[in-house]
Amino acid sequence: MATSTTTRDRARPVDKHDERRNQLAESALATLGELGYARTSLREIANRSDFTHGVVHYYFRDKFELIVYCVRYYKARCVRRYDDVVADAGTADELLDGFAAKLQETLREEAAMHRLWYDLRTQSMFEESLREAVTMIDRTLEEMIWRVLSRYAELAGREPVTGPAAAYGLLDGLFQQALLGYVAGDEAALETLSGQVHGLLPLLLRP
Amino acid sequence: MATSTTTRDRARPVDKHDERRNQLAESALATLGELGYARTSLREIANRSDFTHGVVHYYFRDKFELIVYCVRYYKARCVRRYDDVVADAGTADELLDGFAAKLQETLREEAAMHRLWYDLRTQSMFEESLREAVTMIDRTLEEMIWRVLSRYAELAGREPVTGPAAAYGLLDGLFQQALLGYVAGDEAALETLSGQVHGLLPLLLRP
DNA sequence: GACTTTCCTTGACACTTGTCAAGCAGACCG
DNA sequence: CGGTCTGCTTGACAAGTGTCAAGGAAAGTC
Repeated sequence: MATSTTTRDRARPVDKHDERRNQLAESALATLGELGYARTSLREIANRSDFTHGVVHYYFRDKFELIVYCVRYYKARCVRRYDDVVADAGTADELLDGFAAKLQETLREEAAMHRLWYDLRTQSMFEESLREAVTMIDRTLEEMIWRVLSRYAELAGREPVTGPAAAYGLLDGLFQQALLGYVAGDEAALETLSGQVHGLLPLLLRP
Repeated sequence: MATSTTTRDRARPVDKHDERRNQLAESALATLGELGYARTSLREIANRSDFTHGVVHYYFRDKFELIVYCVRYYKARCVRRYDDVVADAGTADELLDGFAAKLQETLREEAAMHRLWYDLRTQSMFEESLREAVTMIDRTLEEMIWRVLSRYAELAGREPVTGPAAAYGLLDGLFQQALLGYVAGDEAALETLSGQVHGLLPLLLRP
């Protein structure tokens, strides 16, 4: 991100507006990740940033617009996380190892963001207005997982037994369980997750 | 705390106090299932019941005590849901069919309760005070799933390839995905779930 | 009957929330 | 220099929140 915000930048004035929005989204995401959707107020977001609560309302019409903007902003940041692993792996086992390691890394370093994601996804079951954004991200994640699995199958010279949806559901279940444990302080969740993924993926290939 | 005073004196077999608490929990659960944890206030719970908002505070010290009581009350109601299926099945295929059918039934008839469960479980990642109750239920659900899977393996004369935790994580992932779709209006999620479960369980048995 | 305990209603409190309007500082433009 | 526009601060508003206390109603006890 371009942190050299001051003056020098002869770029379009339009960008400045968007840049502020992104800064606010960044702040908001940090707060949301820490407190969760329910307990996060606009004032709290402002307090934990360098802005006042009026600014938030200046850049976003209402709370909902801010949240949805954040969700989309977040998605753009995380959706290609496993692409390198897929591209770099030369064998099926290598891919599996890389994928599991990346999952661990995600769990360790992005726990707050991911519990927020699960929070928002769950909220979308109650708040219809969140549904569209959530569905979109969910589909993107599903495709991300599918890229991993189908490449894994390819490297193994075999075929997946499941479709993209089931594959995503299964892995997401394991990850969510691990996240729950990890957030609760169970460090072993990292290893458990890796083991489970190493166990699962081979099962998803037709013999 | 000591609000139950000296319950010893009259030794009424059925404590009227507890009965009211259960009625309130029932009302609260209905409201929570509809609105979600974040948007449910004590007054809203009272409004949607035959009680006034003061009564809630008379029977529960604070909001948190009510929520936790509800969570436990809910658990007691749903945790033996698959026991009949396990007991009645004579073959592995029969068990699989019965289990999938019961999952569908759960999805169809208890969607509100389950989205509430996922809501609370996610909240527990932010609110430590919810964690104990949630962990307890999660373990109970894991055991429930394990009873199904291990009996399934037994009937098939084979061994499960996963432990209880992984099995629960996988199935929970599929169920949650189906719930998300179903709540959003996708009726096909019922069939999809059944198909996925029919596909998954055989994979979980050692060849 | 009167008295006590239990149950519930009502209204209030202190506080937080989203929202918005009035106004101010500074840049930009003539 | 004055004027205008953008970005931001501040303070206010109404609505909603959890909590609680004072007191009435009902039921049970003597």
